[in-house]
Amino acid sequence: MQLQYLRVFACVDAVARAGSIRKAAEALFITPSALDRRIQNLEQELGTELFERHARGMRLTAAGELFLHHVRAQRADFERVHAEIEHLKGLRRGTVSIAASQALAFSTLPELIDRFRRVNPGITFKVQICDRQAVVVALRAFEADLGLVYSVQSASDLTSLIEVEQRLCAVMAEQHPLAAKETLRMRDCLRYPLAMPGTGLGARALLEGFFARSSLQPNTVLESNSFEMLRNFVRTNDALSFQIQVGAPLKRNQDGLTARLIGERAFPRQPLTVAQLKGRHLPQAALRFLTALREALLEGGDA
Amino acid sequence: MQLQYLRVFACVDAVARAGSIRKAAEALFITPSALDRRIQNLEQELGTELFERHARGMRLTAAGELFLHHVRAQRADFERVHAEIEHLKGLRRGTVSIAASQALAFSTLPELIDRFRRVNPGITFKVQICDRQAVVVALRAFEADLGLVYSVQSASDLTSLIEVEQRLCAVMAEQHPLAAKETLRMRDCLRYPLAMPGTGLGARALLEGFFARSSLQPNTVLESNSFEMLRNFVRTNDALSFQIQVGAPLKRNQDGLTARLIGERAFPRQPLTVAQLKGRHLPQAALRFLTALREALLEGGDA
DNA sequence: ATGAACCGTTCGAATTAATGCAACACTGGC
DNA sequence: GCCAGTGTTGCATTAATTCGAACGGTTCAT
Repeated sequence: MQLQYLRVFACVDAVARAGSIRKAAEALFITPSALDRRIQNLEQELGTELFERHARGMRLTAAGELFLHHVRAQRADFERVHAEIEHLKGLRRGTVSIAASQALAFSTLPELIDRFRRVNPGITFKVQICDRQAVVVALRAFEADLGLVYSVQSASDLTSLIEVEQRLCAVMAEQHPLAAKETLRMRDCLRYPLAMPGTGLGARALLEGFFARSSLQPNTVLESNSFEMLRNFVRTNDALSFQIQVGAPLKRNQDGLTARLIGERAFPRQPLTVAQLKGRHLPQAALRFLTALREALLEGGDA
Repeated sequence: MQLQYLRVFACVDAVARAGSIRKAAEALFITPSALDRRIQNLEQELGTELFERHARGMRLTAAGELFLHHVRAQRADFERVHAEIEHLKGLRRGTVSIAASQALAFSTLPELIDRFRRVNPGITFKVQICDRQAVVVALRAFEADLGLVYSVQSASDLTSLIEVEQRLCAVMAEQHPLAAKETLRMRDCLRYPLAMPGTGLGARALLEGFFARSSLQPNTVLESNSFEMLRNFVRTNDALSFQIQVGAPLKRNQDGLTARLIGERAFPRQPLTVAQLKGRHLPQAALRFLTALREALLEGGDA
C-alpha cells in the first residue's frame, strides 16, 4: 500500500536513510537520475537545499532534518487515518508497532500480545527488539508507535504513558539451591558464579551501582548482551543471572528456569516506561493495546 | 506557494468545499474530467469511496470526512514546517492566522498586533472576525491557528490556552452623564435607552441572564449584531451599549466613546478564551504571538 | 602522481501519466 | 417531457517523468 502521492516524500526518507542517491535509487527501483530530479524539484519548490552534496554522498541539512521529520510524521498520520477508514468499513484491522528492550521479548510481550489478539483478532503487531537508544530512535523516526524501555534517559520529545517500578530478579535453574527461598539477598547470590547482563541491558546499570557501593565482589563467569544466551547458560549449572522483574519467570517456571526477587532495599528502582513520541496521534489499535498494557503492567506490579 | 505534490489532497478539500466536481474544477482551473479522475484514483488507492455521488453533487462519506480532516491537518503542518525552514534561512517570516469574535476587532487585536509587529516584523497576520460557532469551525478546518472567543461552548477537540475572566462594561459617549462615575450599577444604566448587542454576541448572554433574574426592564431602542453599529449609535446621544471588558475603551477614550465597568457582582463571569485545535503543532510565529497575548491579556486583566 | 571507485548531475530520447474536449448517462425540479 | 444540473467515459493531445549514457568532481589506495 504505497499512495502514489506520497512518493516524493518517500524519496527524502530513502535518500536520508541510504546516504546517497544511487543507493536510495536502487532501493526505490528507479534510476539515480530520476531520483535526483525529484529531489531537485522538491528543493526548488521548497526554496531550500535539503541535502548537503558531499563527494561521499548526501547529508541532511538542518532544513532537511526538519522536513524529514515532517515527512515521517505525515506518513505515520496517513497510515493512522487509513487504518481508521478500514475500521469504518467494518474490518477491525490495524497494526501496532512496538520497539521494546530485550527483557520483554522473553515472555511478557508475547503473552500480552497473544492475550490481546484473542479479544482483538485482525490487529497485527510489529515488534522490534533493540537497546534503549534504538527505542528512542525508532520512536523519533515514526517506526514505532509505542516504546517499552527500562531506565530510559528522559528525552524532551517523548511522553511517558505508563511507568512501573521494577525490582531486580535473580534467574536460575529450577533445581538451584536458592530456588527454595522466597526472596534472595545479594550476599546469597554472590556465593554462586554469575552470568552478567552486558552493558546496555537494563539490569546491568543496577548491578554496577550496587557493586560500586558494596564491598562484595562478583564472580562473573559469563557476560553477554543476550538474555537468551544468559538463560541458556544458567539452566544447566549453578550460575545465576539477573534480570528485571517484568521479563523474569517469577510466577511460574519456564523452560527449566525460575526467578526470585532480590530483597535488597538499597537498590535504586528505575521504572519500566511505556512511551510515545510527543504530540503524536496514535492509531486506535495502538491506543487499545495501550490500555491492555496498562492493566497488565499495573496488575503485575502489585502481585 | 502550492507544492505540486499536495495537489491531489487539495482536490479533496476543493470538492468538499464546492460540493460538486464541476465547481471545484473551476476553482482549481482544470476541467471536471481531470478532477474526477484524480479523485477516482485516490479513492481506488485508498480502497474506499470518499464521496457519495448524488445527482445534486458530491457529499462526503464518513471516510471522506476522516480523510479531509487529515488532509487539512497535513497541509497546515506542512506550512508550519515550511515557515520553520524559512526561519532557518534567516528570514524571520511566518503567518499567524486568527479567528476572533467581534469584540476584539475594535481595539484589542489591532493594537496587540501592531505592538507585536514592532518587535517581530516579517510576521504577517490573517484575522477572521466571526461569531463563536465560526471560530470553532475555522479552528477545525485548520484555517485558523488561534481562536479568541468569549464564552465558547466547551468542545472536546479544542484546547484552551489562555482564559481571562471578563466583566461587563457599559459603552457611552464621552459627554455622557454616567461617564463621571468610576464604576456603574445596572440600575443606573437602565435609566437610559439601551443599544443592545444582538444574539450571538458575547455580552448578550450575560445581559439576558441578568434580566431574567431581575425585575428591571431594559429600554431597548436598538439591537444590532455589529459593535460598530452600536458604538456609532451611542456616540451621538445618551443611549448606552454593553460590551465585554477586553474590547471596551476603558482606559482611554476612543473616537468620542468611553466605557465603565459594571459594578454588579451578581453577573456570571465567563472567560475570554484563547484556544487551539487539540493536538496541533502551532507554527513558531503563532507560539510567539501566543506568549505576547498571554502577557497582554493577563496584565490587562489586572489593571 | 595516477588510476579506480565512488559520488551527484546533465542531456536528449523514450516512456508514462495527466489533461482537455466532446459526448454520454443520469437525476431532480418544473 | 423538458431543462439544467450532476458525474462519468473514450480518445487525441499534452505535459511530466523516467531512462540510459556520458560528464565532472572528490576520495582513497596503489
